[in-house]
Amino acid sequence: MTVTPVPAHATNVAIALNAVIAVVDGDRPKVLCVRSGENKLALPYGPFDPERHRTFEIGVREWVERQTHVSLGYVEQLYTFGDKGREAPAAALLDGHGERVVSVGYLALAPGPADLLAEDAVWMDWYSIFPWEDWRKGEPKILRDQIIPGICKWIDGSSTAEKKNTRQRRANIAFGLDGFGWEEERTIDRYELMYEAGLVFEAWRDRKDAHLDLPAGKQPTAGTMGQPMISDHRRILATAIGRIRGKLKYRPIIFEMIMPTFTLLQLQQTVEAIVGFEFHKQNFRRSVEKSGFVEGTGETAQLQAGRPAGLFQVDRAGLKDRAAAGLAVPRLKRPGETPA
Amino acid sequence: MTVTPVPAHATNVAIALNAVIAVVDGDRPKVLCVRSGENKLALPYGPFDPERHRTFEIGVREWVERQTHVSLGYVEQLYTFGDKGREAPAAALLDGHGERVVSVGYLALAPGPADLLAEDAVWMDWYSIFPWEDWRKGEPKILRDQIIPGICKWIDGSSTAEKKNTRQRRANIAFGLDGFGWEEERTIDRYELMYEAGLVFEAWRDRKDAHLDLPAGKQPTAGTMGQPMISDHRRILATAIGRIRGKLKYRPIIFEMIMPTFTLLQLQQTVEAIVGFEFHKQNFRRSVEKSGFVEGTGETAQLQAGRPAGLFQVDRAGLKDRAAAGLAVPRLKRPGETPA
DNA sequence: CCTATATATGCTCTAGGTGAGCATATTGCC
DNA sequence: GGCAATATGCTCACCTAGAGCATATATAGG
Repeated sequence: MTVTPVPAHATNVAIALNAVIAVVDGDRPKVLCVRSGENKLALPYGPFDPERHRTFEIGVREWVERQTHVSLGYVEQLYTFGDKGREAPAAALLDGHGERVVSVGYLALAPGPADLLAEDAVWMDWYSIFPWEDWRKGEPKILRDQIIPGICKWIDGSSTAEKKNTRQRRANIAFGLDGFGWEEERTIDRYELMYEAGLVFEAWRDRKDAHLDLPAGKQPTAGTMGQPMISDHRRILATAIGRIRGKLKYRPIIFEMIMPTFTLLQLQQTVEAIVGFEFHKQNFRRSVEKSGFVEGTGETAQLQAGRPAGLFQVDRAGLKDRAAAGLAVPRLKRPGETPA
Repeated sequence: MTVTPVPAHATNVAIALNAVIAVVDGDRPKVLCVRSGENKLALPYGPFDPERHRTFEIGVREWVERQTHVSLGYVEQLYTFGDKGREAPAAALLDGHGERVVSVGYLALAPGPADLLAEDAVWMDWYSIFPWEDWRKGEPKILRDQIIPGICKWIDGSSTAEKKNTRQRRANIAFGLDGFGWEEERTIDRYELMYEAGLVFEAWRDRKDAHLDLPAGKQPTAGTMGQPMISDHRRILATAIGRIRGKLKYRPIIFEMIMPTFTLLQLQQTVEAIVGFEFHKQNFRRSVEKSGFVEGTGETAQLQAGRPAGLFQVDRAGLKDRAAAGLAVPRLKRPGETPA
């Protein structure tokens, strides 16, 4: 066996960099978007220029700043999306060459929405794009009323009993059906299932050889199942949300998303905004205090009514130290759930 | 602000696909390598051909099979490595064009080393490449005798007190010094620290403008600190090992690496081989049985001496169901450690 | 057969973490 | 003062994980 050299002709690939820039504004999780042609929603993205950028991260920082006037703090690589056809709908944005575009997605976190935005940039609420992901006020109606029925129909439409089983299992895991728990970090599984089932606008938009057997009048239109986005940007965003929700549990990234000084309720609401459900206040307080990540500043917040809350700040020493742990996030519990 | 189209001229980038194919053979974790020119060690890799490969994964499967005669089961994307200069040492393998090469790394797991290997392919023990990662027989001597002292020297060599602090903190976290615990999944942090400190061969090999102030005679030579690899392949491998070690805790991927039928001791030794330390037998058994991932086949294994062990197999139903959880992996405890 | 050795398996005890809820403390507002 | 709203303290039940003792069942050698 010989090691195959990387041939020079395998170079007609363009690399795009996509950024998911996430913040929490009060109790609303937001992501930085841009309005591209025809007012369509997109993640900020730009080309990777190997001449100018020593690393991907430098590239991302540079043009996000140029395009949106936001300068990034915490940044990590998300995933590299290279499937054929994924970029097709964005082809019009290319210079007309039908070349393959590979996207390297990046995730950035910031402590709050910046004010000085470029004109076409907007902060979008996550849950206007993924309405089924917000359980803070109980199970989202859209889930029970539209999505689950749609998924069930898709399951029933399987060609063989075996495929039906597979679909059922995937749905159970993704949506926490049939005794399985809702796992908030499975955002991408849910989106992909909905895409396959033809429940999101993008599925209909992208189909060419797709096997969506929905009657023409019943195709999802833009907006009914959350704001659609350009190309596969919504998939990238789903990946990012899942990543944040998952990572929260084992790394203290939440403190990249909060102001220098905060009350424990604000911290809790920030976490709740991200994971999409609420939890027990006293227990949250207990776990945060025990974590060693925060320390009280002697001061208290002057709020509206009620006893004033103590102000806290990140205990930088403790934080860097335990770069290990994350915050304890409980499980979402639905009404009649039996413990495993 | 306008969305910048991806320009067609940004295409002089080649994409290489790298694969880390990991198995456990008895109590030895192994990775599939190839011997490239001058007998140097490399991960199997090949070009991504946008004409032929609809997805990266298809590409990886295809040429790994062709190059090594191993067909992959479980596969996931690892990371995309795009730093300038990272591919320089492998430049000789390219067609002479000095173009930028971006590597998309993939991780594959299999239930045991395949027998039918192509001629230049070899199964390498992880710990011959990362000797400091194996704590199964206690703290690795190389760590206390060479690595920690080397790291300390590097810390002391900092130009400012602040930098010194930063280095000290990074070292504490990476190597679990000064009361911090050893976190087995931080393989990449450890490798990168050692690289920066000039403790691995690759650091010396790659340096051009590098600021390694080691006296010429004291530079690490190939092999003293584990087998070096081509290009940044050892970095990719470190990333992969960290990924497996971390993921083990929250997804049941261990069952991708074990034979269809096994004793609980074999399962335990498989996990121990991966995480690099041993744990309490009875507790491991308890947690596995409780997990619902396995079920006994009425049979027992006929072994050498001792009471015969019961044979188990993966409970496919239970596995798919709880696609959620992983196996409980305890923390490594060093002799005089105080609980947090 | 008996014993030593080796492994497997069962069980208990303790410490600590988590879920849930009651109780009390402070504030603004009427 | 009384009420509403929020913050904070505390307890109890349950579960899990770490550690170790005890017992069961095999092989090997006399």
